[in-house]
Amino acid sequence: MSINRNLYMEMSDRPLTAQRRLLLDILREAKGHLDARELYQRATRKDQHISLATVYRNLRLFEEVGLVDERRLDNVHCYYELKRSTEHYHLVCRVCGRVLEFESPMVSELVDEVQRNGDFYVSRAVLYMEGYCRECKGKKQAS
Amino acid sequence: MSINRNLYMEMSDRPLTAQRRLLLDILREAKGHLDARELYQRATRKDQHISLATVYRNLRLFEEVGLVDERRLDNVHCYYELKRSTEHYHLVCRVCGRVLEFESPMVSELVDEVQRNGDFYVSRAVLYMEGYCRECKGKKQAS
DNA sequence: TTAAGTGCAAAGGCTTTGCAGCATA
DNA sequence: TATGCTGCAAAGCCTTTGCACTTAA
Repeated sequence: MSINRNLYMEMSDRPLTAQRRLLLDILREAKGHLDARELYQRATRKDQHISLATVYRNLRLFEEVGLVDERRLDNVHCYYELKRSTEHYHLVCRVCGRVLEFESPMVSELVDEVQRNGDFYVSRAVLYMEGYCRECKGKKQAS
Repeated sequence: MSINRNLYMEMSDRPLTAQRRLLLDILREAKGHLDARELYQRATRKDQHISLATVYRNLRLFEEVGLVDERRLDNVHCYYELKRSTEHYHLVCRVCGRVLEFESPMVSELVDEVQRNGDFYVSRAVLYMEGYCRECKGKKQAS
């Protein structure tokens, strides 16, 4: 992400409230992979009165204006991160929960392949992989 | 699926209750893509006293013994289908909700690629695509 | 008799919504 | 004043769980 990318300018004509600025700052610093509650807890450290509803409402807004990507990386939570220029996907460790990223041109090739016969137009590919990170591979075999 | 595949034999040593038989029969007839509530509603037609808890408990059991796959095809529901011999993935129409299927060797190639550098062992790839089916493409442009 | 399964209702966990108050234009 | 945002609490939705009853070995 370019260092001076001005997120605050990108919210269409919606006002930039203190809460929104705070949430965007946290998302930027976190560099991805926050769920709503974690974002809420971090926000609470700087604004004790911010509410979880505000977090959810603004995450929805950020997503609608294209500032944030929502990703479901397990069966429970959605994770949020600032949208970036390059598409990437996630690897989630079943042991420690760590989230790694990967990029691959094969994903868009796969989308192309799916679209080739014309039966389906793909607007979004949802993809992540579960498994074991380098540090947790051993633990897996131990258990 | 082979015509006479005997699902009932595949439940380890767990007893085959009437409820379990009913749920498996419905899953077999439906040929996939039922969520828990739909499965429950169909079951209720044949057994008015079956409970939603029983549906959930047995879906969990079926999954654990490898009889059923659980797939989350949107941000809300899990869908269940009998496990089949060939891996396949889903296309979900954003307009009509129809679920199409596709197969591609590229998915396992992608998994191989991810694993190649040894930083992550993949145990499961979660993949589906959202978009517009043939019938709904026009509606999309109209709106 | 004992372990497992079921039905019912309640609770859990995440997310959304109704509403009154507040802020900004 | 009027529109939109926020906080709070309540509700929604899907899923799981506690408990008593039932069933089968």
